[in-house]
Amino acid sequence: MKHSDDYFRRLAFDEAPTGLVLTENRIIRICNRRFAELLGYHVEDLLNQSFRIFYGSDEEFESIRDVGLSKLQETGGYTDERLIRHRSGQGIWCQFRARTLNPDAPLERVVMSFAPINEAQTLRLSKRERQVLDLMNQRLTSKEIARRLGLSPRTIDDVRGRLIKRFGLRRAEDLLSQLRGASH
Amino acid sequence: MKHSDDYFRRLAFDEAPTGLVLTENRIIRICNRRFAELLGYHVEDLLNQSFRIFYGSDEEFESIRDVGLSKLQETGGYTDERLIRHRSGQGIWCQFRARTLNPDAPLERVVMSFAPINEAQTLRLSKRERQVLDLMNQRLTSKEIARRLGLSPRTIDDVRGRLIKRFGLRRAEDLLSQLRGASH
DNA sequence: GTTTCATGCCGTATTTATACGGTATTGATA
DNA sequence: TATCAATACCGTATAAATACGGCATGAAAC
Repeated sequence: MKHSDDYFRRLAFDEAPTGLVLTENRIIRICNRRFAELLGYHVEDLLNQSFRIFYGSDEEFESIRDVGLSKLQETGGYTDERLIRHRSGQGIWCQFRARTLNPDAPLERVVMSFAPINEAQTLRLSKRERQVLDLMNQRLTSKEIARRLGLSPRTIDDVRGRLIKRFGLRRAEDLLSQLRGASH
Repeated sequence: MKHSDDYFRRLAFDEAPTGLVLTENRIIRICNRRFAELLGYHVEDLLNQSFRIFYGSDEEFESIRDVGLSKLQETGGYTDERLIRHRSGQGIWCQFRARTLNPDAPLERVVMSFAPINEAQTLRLSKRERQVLDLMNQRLTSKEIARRLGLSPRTIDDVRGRLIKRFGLRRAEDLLSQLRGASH
């Protein structure tokens, strides 16, 4: 069976692993299932509702508006970690991302994504570990990586050793073959 | 001007702040602009292409398939940090999330999201900081928070003090008013 | 066969987050 | 006015990540 682009787009949007919502001047125009779930609603409950319903007071609703506004104007995007509250009262920490469709009128149309922060994540890499793995992925040796990062080759071996121990591998290379999400 | 749900859904999907892609047995059926951009392509280049094009060899393409497969079967979802490679050769670390539409045939239909990890993020909270802020958000005092977490009240004050210093605030409360993404 | 690379094990040092103690001050509130 | 909450500043202690050094081994490359 062959499906249309629209069919697949609708599927992808609704079943996306992150909460997605588009607002016009803080009014929800569309959101997906995951977003509604995160807050304890159904999608139909939220369409054409103001974001005001998520806040306890007008003041709170007003003051939150300006958080990240300048970033939206300058770069078109904004991201932080924030605490949303499920209808049941439970707090949920989310990686929050916003993108404005018009930086000159930042709140006119905004697409936001909310992804729960997974505390119990097995795979958590530090900045240094990501740097080293990136360069390992480019087939550089420890010595070359060290030069690039201005460190001792010994330190790169430390990072490799740490990864090997932490993830129970034989070679640091083995981690890369799990992490290459897309590469040529 | 009044627009249809489909219009808004299309806008939200295409302009989402995270890369989104739906695959059927690892064939791309739909993806958004951000996803194509992350890899250096245009959306039209990618439609109905196999994910194979992102990998250097058949072996790599095959071996990556099984990463997270069991998690997809068990829970319907999988997330990790992975390194994607832009067409230009630049490596980009992404927070990767996958959700299968059918856990019994995990790869039949999968929606994936790719969000670049922002190394230079100003706001980075530790697990403990998130726990304390969550409970502060519930109007608990340091003493009450300490009891909940099985810690000394003194330690909660430490966390508050750290946040105040790090973010240049007068009161730890001030951070919360910036982080309440949605609460009642 | 010698060099190179990755790994493994020995050590030291610094920084940061966490956790705790005491004490003092301010501001709200009972 | 007395109490409590939050803050500020003094201290100590541990654990983990980072960074570096030396040295030994095994495997692959030249």
